[in-house]
Amino acid sequence: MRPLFHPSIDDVRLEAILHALSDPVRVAIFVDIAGAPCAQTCQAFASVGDRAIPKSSLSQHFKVLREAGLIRSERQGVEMRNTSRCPEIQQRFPGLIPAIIEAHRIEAAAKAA
Amino acid sequence: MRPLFHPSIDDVRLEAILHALSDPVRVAIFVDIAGAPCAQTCQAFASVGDRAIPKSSLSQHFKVLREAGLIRSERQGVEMRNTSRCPEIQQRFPGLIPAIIEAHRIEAAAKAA
DNA sequence: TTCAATAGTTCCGATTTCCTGAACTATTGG
DNA sequence: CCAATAGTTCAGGAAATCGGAACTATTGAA
Repeated sequence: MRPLFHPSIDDVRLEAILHALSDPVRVAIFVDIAGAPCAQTCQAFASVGDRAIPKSSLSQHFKVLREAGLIRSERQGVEMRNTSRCPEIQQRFPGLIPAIIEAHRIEAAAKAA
Repeated sequence: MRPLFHPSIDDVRLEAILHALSDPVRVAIFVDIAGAPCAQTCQAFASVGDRAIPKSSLSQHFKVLREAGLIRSERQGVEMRNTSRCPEIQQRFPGLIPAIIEAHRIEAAAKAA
């Protein structure tokens, strides 16, 4: 299994971030990880909303988020600990991630009503 | 030719906005339209940067931007006047578009250096 | 009115990307 | 060593994207 690739913050592209977060499953995963007080495993997202996600798809989604520079994944025993890279991204693209998270929250709130 | 569809602002989805702007040609077009003092035609973007865009592709790109709710297109004689819907989007997703435009600017500045 | 020119749209086949079941790798506990 | 758990990789079929060619719409001129 090849080691996981994480781009250096200077190589993070806006295009990749927007693409990664333009998928409903990925944005839900990312918002959750960004808001969580501690690292999240992949299988914590075996279902997103009421939709079950096959684990091969889940693995691909995490890869997209990782390679976009949005999260960092580290193996810890049998599982993977995923944390957001928000602080780094905030340095590179100030306000971008908070605005997206807020927009996601607004939409979720509107749907719930 | 079917009339152009513009979503009502309440139907604008974050997912669609991020997807629309996750393409380098589209984000360049959008940033330009958003920053322009007056409406822009489609063929003003017959080339983006140094890359020529076939007009069928250009038409598709404008359709994606339009249906995501990012721009409004109105026929004016033989051409199409495209304007951004930034003020409306600002109401729905405050700060989202400015943050993306700023990130795009940062990246363009870094590439130029 | 007819014709030519311009600006975009639509169609459709080729390429690319995305999705996911099946097989595989890695780690741990018993 | 084995079984169980967590995740990755591979491969094929499905879906999205690209772009040339044909089409539509509008205008101005003859």
